[in-house]
Amino acid sequence: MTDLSAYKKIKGTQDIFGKEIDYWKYFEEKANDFMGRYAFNEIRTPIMEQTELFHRGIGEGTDVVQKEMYTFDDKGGRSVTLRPEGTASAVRAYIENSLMNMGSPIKLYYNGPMFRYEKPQSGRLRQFHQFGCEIFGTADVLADAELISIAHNLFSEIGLRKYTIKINSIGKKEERENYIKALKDYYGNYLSEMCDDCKVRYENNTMRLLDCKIDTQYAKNAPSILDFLGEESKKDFENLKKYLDILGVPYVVDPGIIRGLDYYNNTAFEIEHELLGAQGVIAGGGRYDGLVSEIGANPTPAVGFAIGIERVILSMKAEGIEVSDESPVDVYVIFSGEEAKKEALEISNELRKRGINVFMNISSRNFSAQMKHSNKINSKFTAIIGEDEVKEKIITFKEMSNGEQTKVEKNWFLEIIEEKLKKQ
RNA sequence: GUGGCUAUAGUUCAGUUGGUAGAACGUCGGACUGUGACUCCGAACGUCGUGGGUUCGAGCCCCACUAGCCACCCCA
Repeated sequence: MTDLSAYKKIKGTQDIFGKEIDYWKYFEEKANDFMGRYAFNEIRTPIMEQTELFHRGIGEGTDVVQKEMYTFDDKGGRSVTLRPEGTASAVRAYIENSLMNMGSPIKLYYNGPMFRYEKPQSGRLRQFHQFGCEIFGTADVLADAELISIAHNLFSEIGLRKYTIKINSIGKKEERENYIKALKDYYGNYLSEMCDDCKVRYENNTMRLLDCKIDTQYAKNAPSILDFLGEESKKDFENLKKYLDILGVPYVVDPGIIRGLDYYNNTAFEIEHELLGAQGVIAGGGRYDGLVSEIGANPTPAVGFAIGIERVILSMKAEGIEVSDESPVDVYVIFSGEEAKKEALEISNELRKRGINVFMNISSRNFSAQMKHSNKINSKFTAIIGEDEVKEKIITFKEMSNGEQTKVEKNWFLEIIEEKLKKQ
């Protein structure tokens, strides 16, 4: 090998190809198909937005906004940010295009890259991909239940088994404020004995005190958000559980589920995979009734969730789920000689017209090398066209799995190979 | 942002108390008569992550940087 280029991919980014891309195709195809069954429509928004949208939508105080955004000024001096998540853009698009006119409730899904400046580790990249769903225009928890069941059914459809759906309600704003007050009262007694992170959490992110990994003993007797819910929130949460039961969605109630972004209220949920380690949350979401008005339109209730595609693929691998080749080669066409080349071109063309995947030799190599390549890329059949074949008006083809070789008249070749492929 | 571990051929790794690099697989070619996967033979490919330092001498020791992995923080 000659000198390798000095260019390397940017930290926390990934080239996706080969066997890896098969997993992506598998997930994306299943997911797209799946959304159709629930009558969702796809939306594609820009991967960058005005910075202000995210400040407003995600919350000034969040880690995402404070330290994780890719923000820069464009040549016109406008502050632009690579989207760190999909919901803010979806809400912006919903408002900007008056999608409510299409008949509420509106159900949208998206799939694309997100950017967060974080320290990479397994299941966490700086450019990562989310598949997300949003429902605008209904406050009924039927929508929440539909979303959770979508996530569950999609995961089981792709073969995942070892995950847990955790649900919670974080209540309305006032309920949550009361709860945080109570939490502060409770944790205030122990603060001096707790870890440094917890001291910071106490001030900025009080509910996160519950899932500290060091000072676990205090969480047991801490007040629960569920005791602070008002009548309406309580009823909603009860209904959510009821609907999930009817839909056969397994879940556990976990009062420790707190969504990190400011816009959430009431329903919060996470799906955690058992085999993934620290970054095990493969999907997360909840209700965000306040966000649409926050961004400047009439108050509109909304719910959504996002799936981390990289993490789902890690889960699939951890569970040993196999996926097939993205573009398997049905027939590899090899030839030798000028006349044979002409026939190879014609035959390849005909095969492709019939929907057969063909790799025709396109380099100047001898039979042996061509056959080797055919084997290397795992083709099912190799069609051989040499001088003898041209003379006798036949085509020789070889079944690569067992080495069986057959000669057929040219006219019959297409039919026969089509039949053979069907049987596989 | 904090902490720990790591960095040698395309890949996985070996390299003994510091004396200027090796294996396997892969790639390419040959034995093979127009025919791969098996077997045998041969070849190409590395300024040992980058930059400094210690030393007569560094892949091996020290420092910095970069990148990767793992955990924390946080999140998908």
